[in-house]
Amino acid sequence: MMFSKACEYGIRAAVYVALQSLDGRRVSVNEIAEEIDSPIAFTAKILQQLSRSKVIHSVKGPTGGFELDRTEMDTVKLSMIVHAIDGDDIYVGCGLGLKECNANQPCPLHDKFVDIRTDLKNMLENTSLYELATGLEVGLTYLKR
Amino acid sequence: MMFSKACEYGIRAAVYVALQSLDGRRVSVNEIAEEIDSPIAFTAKILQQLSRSKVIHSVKGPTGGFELDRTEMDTVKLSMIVHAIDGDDIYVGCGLGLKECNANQPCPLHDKFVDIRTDLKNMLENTSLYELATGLEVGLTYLKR
DNA sequence: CCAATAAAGGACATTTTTGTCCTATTTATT
DNA sequence: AATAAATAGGACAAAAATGTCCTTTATTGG
Ligand code: FES
Ligand code: FES
Repeated sequence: MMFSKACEYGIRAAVYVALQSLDGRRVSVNEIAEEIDSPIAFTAKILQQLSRSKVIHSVKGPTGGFELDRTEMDTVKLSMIVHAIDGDDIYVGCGLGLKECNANQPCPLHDKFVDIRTDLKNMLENTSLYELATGLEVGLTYLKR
Repeated sequence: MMFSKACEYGIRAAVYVALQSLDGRRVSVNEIAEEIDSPIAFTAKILQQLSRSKVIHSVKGPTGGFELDRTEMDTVKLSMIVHAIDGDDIYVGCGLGLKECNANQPCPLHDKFVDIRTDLKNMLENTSLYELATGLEVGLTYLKR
């Protein structure tokens, strides 16, 4: 509703990869799609994007799969995933669909919209995969239901 | 980026109707589409929806068009437009795409997401068409660019 | 080297959203 | 009553997002 389906799957997938990487487990597309309840082939495409944009790391061949090392879990923020998949609409777009958001010729909703967008942006930039994975680890949160 | 295109057009259209109604002018689909820079026929559909959901009032026949009386400009909030066009995803949907947002089995982003969604919801529920139209009236804001 | 395994990627299919066109209905004016 | 102007609405078209299938490439282990 705020992110595309692709982006939702991307975040869920990345969090799952982070979670399993905490245990040193490398995971396959099939396992990921199963665990986050997403369409396999579509999820594979998204994982490719995340891999290309260095959000997660991929390894080909037997024993291959997706992983993320511990330090990256702290540096990879949600904003990177959203940016990799949905682009920068969330950062530069006008809430009412004008060509671009421009404070000098604002749309009627600009001021109110920018406040919310700034909060969202800050949230995305300050939330790491590690933070999200730890909630899952202790069983407080869920990636499917 | 947060609302559908239909919803963006809907809000812009409704604000324009409100603005013109302040001068007692009833406006046609063609004028609206011209002034908010939107596709005519598509805008007509959206105006139908808004009319059906009582956000604006429509009058058929010669001298007909869309209008909104002064008291309605205060009571009609953005939330009504968004609800009429995009439904209640914004209210009940999970940010990571789980079936529904459920605080008892939250997704990893739930707490952070709910904060932002609540702000957005409040903003939509507290912003009237009158408020948006007045900014336009004095030339501070724009509906196209 | 060979076979098996897993991601990468291209081509295609389906669904949803966005957008167009044409006809029907309502109503003001003459 | 006839005409014309306007919205209502149905049917269709195009584009974008979502989703599938199959082939290629890299890598491991025997
Ligand atoms: S101009 Fe519309 S949100 Fe800034
Ligand atoms: S459960 Fe995901 S936002 Fe509430």
